[in-house]
Amino acid sequence: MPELPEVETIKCGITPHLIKQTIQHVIVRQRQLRWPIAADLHRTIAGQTIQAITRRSKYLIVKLSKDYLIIHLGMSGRLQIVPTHTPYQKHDHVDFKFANHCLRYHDPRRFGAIVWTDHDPKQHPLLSTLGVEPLTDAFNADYLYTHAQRSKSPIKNLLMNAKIVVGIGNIYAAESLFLSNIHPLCSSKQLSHTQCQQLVSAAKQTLLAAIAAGGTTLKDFYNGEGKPGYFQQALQVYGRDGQACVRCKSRLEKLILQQRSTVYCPSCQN
DNA sequence: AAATTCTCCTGAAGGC
DNA sequence: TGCCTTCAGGAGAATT
Repeated sequence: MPELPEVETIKCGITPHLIKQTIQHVIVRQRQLRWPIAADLHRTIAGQTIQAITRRSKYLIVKLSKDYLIIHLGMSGRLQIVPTHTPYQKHDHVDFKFANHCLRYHDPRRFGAIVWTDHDPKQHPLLSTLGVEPLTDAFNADYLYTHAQRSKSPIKNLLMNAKIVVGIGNIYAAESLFLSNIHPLCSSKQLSHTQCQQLVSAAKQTLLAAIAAGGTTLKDFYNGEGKPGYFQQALQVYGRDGQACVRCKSRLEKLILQQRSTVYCPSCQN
């Protein structure tokens, strides 16, 4: 399930294969993703050359000669570089064909999206209201503290609110809260500035470690070369409900927040 | 207006 | 073995 580190990993994996490459052909086998893929996508973008691939939040932005593609991998999306004529398999929904290879979009659950736009992607409704990037200086203790003071939500909800800070999904929210000893249900208002500082540091540290490990592979994630990430081995609470806390050996507990399972240590996080 | 719940979808895993 | 149920979850839409 791609979160920010996984998207960053994929971006770095595929970019060298795609930069300055011209799209020869686009094959759409399944249009029904989160939103239907533009019916005339092939006619519109064939012949355009990829200028750059950037990331904003969990979105990949592909800059073409004239237009842009905004790609989101949803829960189970994969982008892989495959040799030309590689037989397609179940859930291989889209192929972008280049002179010597093919970029293939695969997504069993189809929560992802491939959106075409000819405007500045920053102004696109999907991107225009997003909060700060977690790995920039804009995400700092002052910023988090200010928003926490204004919020009525539990801190985990705030941390996962993309209008505040992007890219922190369920896995990394749980890990960051554990690392900073903060209970996921803790009222945002109650957080001290120091705790905000610790949480910001923990989130950055967790995300950077995950990027360095090539992402977290649970069921679905593989990078642009089809290889899994290794960060799941470093997870301390996510998916470890009922097991011993790595720090104090207490039994980890689970609660549901925003319909997301949330594992935490009742002893360390309070 | 902000916060929560619903919804999309499929595959894996567990129960019988 | 195989069918059924349950769970996982990003993020926009709907609802409270």
